[in-house]
Amino acid sequence: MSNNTTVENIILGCLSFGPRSGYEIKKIINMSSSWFYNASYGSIYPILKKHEEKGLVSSEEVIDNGRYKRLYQMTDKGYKAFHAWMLQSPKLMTVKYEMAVKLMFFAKLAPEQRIQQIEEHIEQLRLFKQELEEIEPWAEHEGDSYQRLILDWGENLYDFLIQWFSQLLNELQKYDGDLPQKPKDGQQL
Amino acid sequence: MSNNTTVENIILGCLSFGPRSGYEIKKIINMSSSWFYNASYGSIYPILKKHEEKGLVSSEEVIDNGRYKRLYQMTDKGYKAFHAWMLQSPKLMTVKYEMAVKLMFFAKLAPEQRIQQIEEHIEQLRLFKQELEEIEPWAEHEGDSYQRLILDWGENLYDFLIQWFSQLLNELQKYDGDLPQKPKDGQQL
DNA sequence: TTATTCATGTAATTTGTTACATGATTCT
DNA sequence: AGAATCATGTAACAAATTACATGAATAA
Repeated sequence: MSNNTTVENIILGCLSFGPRSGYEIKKIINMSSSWFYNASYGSIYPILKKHEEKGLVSSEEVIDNGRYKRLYQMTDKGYKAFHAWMLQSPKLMTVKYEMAVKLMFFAKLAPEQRIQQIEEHIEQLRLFKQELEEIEPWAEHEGDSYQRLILDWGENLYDFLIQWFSQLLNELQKYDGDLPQKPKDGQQL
Repeated sequence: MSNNTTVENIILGCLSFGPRSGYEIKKIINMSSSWFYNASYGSIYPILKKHEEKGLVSSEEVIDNGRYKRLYQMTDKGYKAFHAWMLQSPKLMTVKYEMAVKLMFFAKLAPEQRIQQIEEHIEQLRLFKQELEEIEPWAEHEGDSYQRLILDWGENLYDFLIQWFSQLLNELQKYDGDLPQKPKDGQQL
């Protein structure tokens, strides 16, 4: 039996707080990990079904405030699988960052285009950081101080990016949009 | 006609330095963007074929040192497409970071398990940063100071991550592996 | 002679999104 | 009455990886 994927484990993790419906799981993800591990309904519902087939979760139809929903609940087997995943050494981070790739080819742009691209990008980063800050802290359980951590991390990451690109912008502006060759330090005396 | 993807444009970008074979393009990517935008042969060869069908590149078979290879060369149309992409506002960064996700569910681990997970992760980050540092600066053209930028960025990013998790580790150790609830500052007096 | 590097490509599979399809309930 | 939210699900499509398949040239 192959291992569960990260998203499959996130869904189990959401259920570790108590029974939830697919719709509710989507909401939890939106309020926490969505900006770096997202899942659409097109993923969530099939995964829940698969989890049930494997015996990791069980489900029942309930009427909640006159509204039909299918509530999923973790089984012992599901909790064990989730907990085992938590203890595994995590996959390395993967990043897809188009702006960083473009830097490779920056020599192909005119100096003023370089400056403009970086300026626009910094603005983009600022906007995104604002959006992050507006995500309401997800509090499934009082006293669980770990749920905020992920949002804090995101904000710190974007601070880092804004700072890095601002510094690059400064350098570019100092030399009219054309970085000088950096001398290699060390290596040979 | 739909836009080219990022990887399709990276391949065009590699050809902007001169004619290259699929094998050589893979090498360039390995030495620069691989750790955040990778491409396997299973992507590269079909993309080159597609680019040729679209007229963005042309190819010829050559014998180089007694070795057969198919060299691809950018056409004017290809350069225009590449340059237009360079000027577009870049896609937002996406991050897949399993360790960050696990933080959401850290309450489910025992205090000593939390500390151990963070310690192991910091070690993992250090190792990866070392690998990054060992990538030989890719210098397709003398005097192109932008090609190094992407590696510098990576090293700075990993410094940030190591620092962030070290700080978290400190906090955890201070409280025997169990973070206290942070008081919400501001909001209400 | 044998392992490594150079070199190209296809097929199957995985993983996920987007768009579609449907419909009930609640808020304005 | 109509818009928004709650709620579930499928089908088509997209992007990319992994494994497979092949073979020549070179270095040890």
